[in-house]
Amino acid sequence: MLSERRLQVLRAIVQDYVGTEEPVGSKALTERHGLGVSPATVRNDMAALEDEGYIAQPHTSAGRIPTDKGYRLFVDKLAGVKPMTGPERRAIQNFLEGAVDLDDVVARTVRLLAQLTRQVAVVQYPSLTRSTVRHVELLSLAPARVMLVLITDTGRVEQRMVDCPAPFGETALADLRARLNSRVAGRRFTDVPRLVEDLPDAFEHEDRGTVSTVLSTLLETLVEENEERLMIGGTANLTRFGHDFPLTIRPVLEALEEQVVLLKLLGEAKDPGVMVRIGHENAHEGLNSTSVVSVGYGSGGEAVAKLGVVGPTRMDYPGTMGAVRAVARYVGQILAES
Amino acid sequence: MLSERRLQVLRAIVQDYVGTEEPVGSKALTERHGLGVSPATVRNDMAALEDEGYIAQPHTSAGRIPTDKGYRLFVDKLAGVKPMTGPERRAIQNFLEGAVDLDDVVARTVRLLAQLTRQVAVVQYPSLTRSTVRHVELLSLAPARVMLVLITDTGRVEQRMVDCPAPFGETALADLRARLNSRVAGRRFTDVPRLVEDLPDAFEHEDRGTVSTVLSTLLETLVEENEERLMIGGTANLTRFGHDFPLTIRPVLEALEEQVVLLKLLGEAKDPGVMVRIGHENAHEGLNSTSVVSVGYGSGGEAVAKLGVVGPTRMDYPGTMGAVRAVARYVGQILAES
DNA sequence: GCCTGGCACTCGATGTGCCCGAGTGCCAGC
DNA sequence: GCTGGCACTCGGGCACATCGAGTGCCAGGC
Repeated sequence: MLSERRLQVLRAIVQDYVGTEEPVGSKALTERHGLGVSPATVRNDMAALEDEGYIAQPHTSAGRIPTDKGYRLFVDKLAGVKPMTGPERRAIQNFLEGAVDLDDVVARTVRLLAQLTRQVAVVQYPSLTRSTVRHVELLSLAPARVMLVLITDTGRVEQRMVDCPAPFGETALADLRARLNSRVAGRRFTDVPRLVEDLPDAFEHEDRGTVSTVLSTLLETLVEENEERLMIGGTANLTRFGHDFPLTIRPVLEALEEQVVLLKLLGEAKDPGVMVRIGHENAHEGLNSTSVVSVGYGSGGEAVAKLGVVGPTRMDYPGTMGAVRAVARYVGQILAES
Repeated sequence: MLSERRLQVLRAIVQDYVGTEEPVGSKALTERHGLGVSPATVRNDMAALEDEGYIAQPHTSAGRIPTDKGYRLFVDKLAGVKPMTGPERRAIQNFLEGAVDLDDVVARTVRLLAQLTRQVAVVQYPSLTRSTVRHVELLSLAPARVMLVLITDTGRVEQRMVDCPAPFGETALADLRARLNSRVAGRRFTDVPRLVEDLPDAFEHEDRGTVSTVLSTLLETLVEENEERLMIGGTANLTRFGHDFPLTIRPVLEALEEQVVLLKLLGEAKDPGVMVRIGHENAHEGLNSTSVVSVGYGSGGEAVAKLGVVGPTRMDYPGTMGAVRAVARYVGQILAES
């Protein structure tokens, strides 16, 4: 177990390194932080911290920098979440309130998060599987062509074309629309399959094929995992990384383009509250020198999607966590209102 | 006027520089291209080309690189558009055909374009103002709350919430829906305002306020320029630029995040056919060292939106132009089918 | 037992001088 | 108008010396 002072030293190292981006030595530490001991003592502590794997030396004759393990300890034990100030909160609220539709909400959230944290922001669209149905609309575009429009309580809209096996009259369509909505409106998406399975039975024989086709398209839309969309912004902030660019920035940009990777990453957060994944804790190789801070957001008590930021492991964790948490909270409010 | 051989020299310089990324000297030129004259002669030609501003020397004792003006001449007079090969065409078609909806079409197009050109791809969503209305749907969510859903012939869907000044019955809503669609379905967006202006007159006095509100929301949706959305991909390709990263890549990433800038840029293309904007021809400062190759695409004869790529001025223009043109063509086809 | 000052050592960063060679401009001659 | 020759320029790369921040270790003191 590390002594209290050694934890202080680790905290100081993390804070200094995050601020200066340069390895921090024993002398600078004692000067900038009132540790009350001499550099030599700190050196001993640093040696111990290095033995335990919390810090490392980039070069023999240089200061120390935190390792992923060091950051982990810092985040878990040594630092809290820095709450947003009043003006910041108001700015967030103002910025999000002007949104006209869901796309706009997401776009604004991304911009906001990128600006607040000065890092890359990632916002997932509200998940279909965790939403409820607001309305299902059916439009006849041609005798045997129907457009299916699905509207969720979070304002998300999905549409699909359906080619019917047989012509389908307006009255039958109206009938189907009414029955469908009375069954599924207000229900959770996961319950829909169960709720509509016997629906074809209520129709004339010649229409059953079409009804089944429409329903299966609807179900497809619901389960389609790859419809988990997301929006990314603030990639220009990546250029603030280190000075060893090409090697650092490229794999990150590549990882960001792999939406599947990102979705998986965000999906990993299980418990409520802010999740932090540091460096090698990220499964994807391209993100081994970055940290991901994410949290769920939603209109009610439950999360319908995730949002977060991706930045260098050397980041201001308390501040970033505070910003991410605050933005998630306000986005949830906005969604609840619409 | 430049002699034929000097044009050949310029072409050779552009081709070599694009290939090697290094300033090209007189000796290398005579060796790699069968110009049939000695290096000394080429030097004279190069001096002349430099006087005219087509090429420049980064350092006194280095080879020459093309200037923006040089690339311009190359694109206009010295190079054609390199058509895609058969297999490439088939690959494009296959890749685009699996798309399930408009978002998917756009997303796939971006990925495709980025891969083909190995540059940053930008695809604009089909413009509202240049599309026609397929259907307008009105949904009553609460007595005085209506959701307006607008569906275009290109498959794009926009929705807005409307807070009505007075409760609005289901029958009145159905009436409005029917009247609205009979007037605007199949018409161009630009004609809509004219077509609906007298619509409130057909309703009972107490409903007119609501009808007007709905209509003005509809019109708002149509004109809202900022609803011109676009999707970007392949930013990782920026890392292939030069080696002088931070300064080169950052302004580009910043410019790409400014969607307004990009939209303006794409909008500049007036005539049909591929547009090329080279270096300083781009109004935006951050893009001064990049070239933009763009073209309109659409389901019919007319362009409903633009797509293109952003890359270093040192790019393979014929190949890039060919890829952009081919992709635009196939996307147009896909849209026409849906 | 823990902290401290002192000391020798390491090694990356920085600066200097030097050489090399690719590439140039110019000129006289064919 | 093309060509070979020649003197010149200048950036890149290498070797070398210097500098200093930072370290590990040790003996002494509270």
